[in-house]
Amino acid sequence: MRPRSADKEQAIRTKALQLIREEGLENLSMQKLAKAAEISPRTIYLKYKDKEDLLIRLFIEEVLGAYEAAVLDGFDDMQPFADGVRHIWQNTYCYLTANREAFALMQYGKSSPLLNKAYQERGIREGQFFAPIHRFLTRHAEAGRIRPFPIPVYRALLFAPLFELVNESFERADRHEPPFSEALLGDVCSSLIQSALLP
Amino acid sequence: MRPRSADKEQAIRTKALQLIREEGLENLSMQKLAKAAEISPRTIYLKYKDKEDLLIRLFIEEVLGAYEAAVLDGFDDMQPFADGVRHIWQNTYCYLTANREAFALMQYGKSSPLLNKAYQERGIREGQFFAPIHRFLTRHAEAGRIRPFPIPVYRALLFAPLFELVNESFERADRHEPPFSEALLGDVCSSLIQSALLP
DNA sequence: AATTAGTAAATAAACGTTTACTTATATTTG
DNA sequence: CAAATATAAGTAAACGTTTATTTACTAATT
Repeated sequence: MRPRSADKEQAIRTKALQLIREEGLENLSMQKLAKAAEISPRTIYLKYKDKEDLLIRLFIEEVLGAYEAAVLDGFDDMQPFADGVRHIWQNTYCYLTANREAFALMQYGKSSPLLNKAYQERGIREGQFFAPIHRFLTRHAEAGRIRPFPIPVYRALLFAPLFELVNESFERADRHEPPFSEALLGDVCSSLIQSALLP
Repeated sequence: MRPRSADKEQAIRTKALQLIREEGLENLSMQKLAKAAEISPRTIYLKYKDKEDLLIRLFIEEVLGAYEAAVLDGFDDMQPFADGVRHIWQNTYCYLTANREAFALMQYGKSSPLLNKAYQERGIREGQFFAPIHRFLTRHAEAGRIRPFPIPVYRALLFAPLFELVNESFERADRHEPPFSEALLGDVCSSLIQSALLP
């Protein structure tokens, strides 16, 4: 039997992310994607059940999977609070600014009902996504070192600004402005750490 | 001559927002919208040049316009820093949790190239959007009361968590969980104010 | 009577997906 | 150890449907 060439599968994913970032999820069509990946439309259907399956797997496997790995790289849930938060900030900022296509699809995850549903189902079913960060926050909360908030509130407080800064840094780059300095990002991160710590 | 009935225009906007929130921007079609608004497709084209024009004006006029008005309601750029930030938090949280359709389209504004472009063009051309908040932050920064950050950084630090909390509160409502208490939201807001203030 | 609001039905183009076919290779066979 | 075969990968072209938009018409009000 004939083996499948792995580069076609990768071409589909890479070009899909590229098209989504450039033209938007709402303008991605299977025929456009096939043309961009230089394959027949049928070939996509050899690897994905339908468009929905493609988008969900692209989102979960290609984007969220790689993002999670990058963010948690070298992270240890036993770290001191400030060190751990700074570690995640560093990883996240580096990964996202270097992977704009992934960031674009992640933003759609907050809008599109399809991706949003996929994200929530994965979050509930596996319960594993970012589990180390969950443990890290729970541990420091129980030790009385940080204000006792629900986990989603820590996420909002400590990490929502980071996403906004990533987005802003893309826009600065588009306008050919200099990037945020490491010192500035460090200052914002420190401010947030301070705001979460109990006196 | 025959006068146009204003309720058809409003039906188009209301149903469009409803459909976008329920099924996503990528699944909104002109024919679906016409059927939902109980009019002929042609009628939409009497009021909007094309689909793009409809979406952009829906976003800018219907959503961002009303949002800006709600957020700035009663806000005074001469307020003390903590009061002003708390005021905006209160306005924003109340408006967005009561207008889920508007929030959904605003989220698309961060993903969709079409809406994103419209947003940035308006931001640059008019330079007026949220000008009072801009003045408010600049004034307190120049007086040396808060850390000297660029404006977009303040936006990230002070308001990105608020959006995340609004989103989270919709998800809690969907899961029939109790809403965030006013005290909790107040605590988070105070933490952020603290993190921006210079010692 | 003049003019614009509004409609039903049609348009061509693009859509997701499938059919009918060809190509390439791992394994079996001579 | 080749040649034959089986099988899945891959393609080109088509399927019926839905898309955005328009044409040709009717309705209502000044």
